[in-house]
Amino acid sequence: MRLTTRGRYAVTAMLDLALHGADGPISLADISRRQEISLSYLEQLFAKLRQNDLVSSVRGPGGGYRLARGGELINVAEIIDAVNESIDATSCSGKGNCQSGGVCLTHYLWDDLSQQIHRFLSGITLDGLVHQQEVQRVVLRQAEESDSASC
Amino acid sequence: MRLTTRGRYAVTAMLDLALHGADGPISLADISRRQEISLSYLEQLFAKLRQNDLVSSVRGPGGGYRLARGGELINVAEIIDAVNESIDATSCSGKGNCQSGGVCLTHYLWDDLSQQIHRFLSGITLDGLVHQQEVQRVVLRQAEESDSASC
DNA sequence: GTTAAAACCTACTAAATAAGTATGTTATTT
DNA sequence: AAATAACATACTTATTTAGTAGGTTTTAAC
Repeated sequence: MRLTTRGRYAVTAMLDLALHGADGPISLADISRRQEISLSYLEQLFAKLRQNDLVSSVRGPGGGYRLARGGELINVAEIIDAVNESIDATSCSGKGNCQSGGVCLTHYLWDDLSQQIHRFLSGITLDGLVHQQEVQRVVLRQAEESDSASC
Repeated sequence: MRLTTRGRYAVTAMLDLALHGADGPISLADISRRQEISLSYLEQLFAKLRQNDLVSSVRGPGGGYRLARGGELINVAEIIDAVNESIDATSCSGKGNCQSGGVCLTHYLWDDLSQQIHRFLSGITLDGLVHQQEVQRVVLRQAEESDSASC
């Protein structure tokens, strides 16, 4: 199983969209500034997010990205899937050929674990995150930081 | 979060010990053969397992490893921890300094996820695995394979 | 219509980590 | 004394991630 910066960045960026995208598209430059993620890297991630119909884009000045559907219809598991981080914890990617054609001793353990994780992450929507107190606190802090930066 | 071959190998090897270690220590050479894991790699893993008091060793001919306690007292989470695969899914290793000293937007999400995974894996003991039907089936298959190999 | 902002695209590089190999030394039983 | 197996360390290779560089295309605004 892999869960690294890539998946975390993708979820963070999507959450940023959910938080700030209410009136009009958000540019990757904005997200890059607020979330401290390299612009080029964001571009790569958003290419995948777009391919997977999680965001739609508007080109040209004033353009950017918006969520392809409401934040209550997008869950964290599909974001991570989109950027190619498999949540699967088995070594055989669920195929069951981990030891000489058959399953290895611990295949079912990792399979169960994968399902647990997937269930947990599918149950969390962007809207769900937006409404969490802890997230709101971070949003406020980020707003202050950008204020002081502009002085 | 990392969950790769290292952690999987460690759990598989420990389960092999739980399955075959009833009367006397098991050599890494045996485990290597049955579970198709390189001997040298097993030695590295068992160094860590020993440091973490999960196995005890007997040197010399006829020697090998045995579980340091009963299989009902060893859970999967501690095995994975022992071989240095952190189950933590945050980028800051739980420290909460992921964005300019504070927590990042998704810190609590990954923190929750880490706890979920840890709870799941701590709930599974070696004994629990030993008694699973699916595991028993694999054990039978491995026994057949070693029979046909010795002909 | 020019300019500038932004998406979009592709290839490359560097760093980190995992996986595996090699080559021993030491303890202990037979 | 010989063989077995733990114990130890250093090294190599492969893979993956993270990030960079250098473009092109589209389109709104001036």
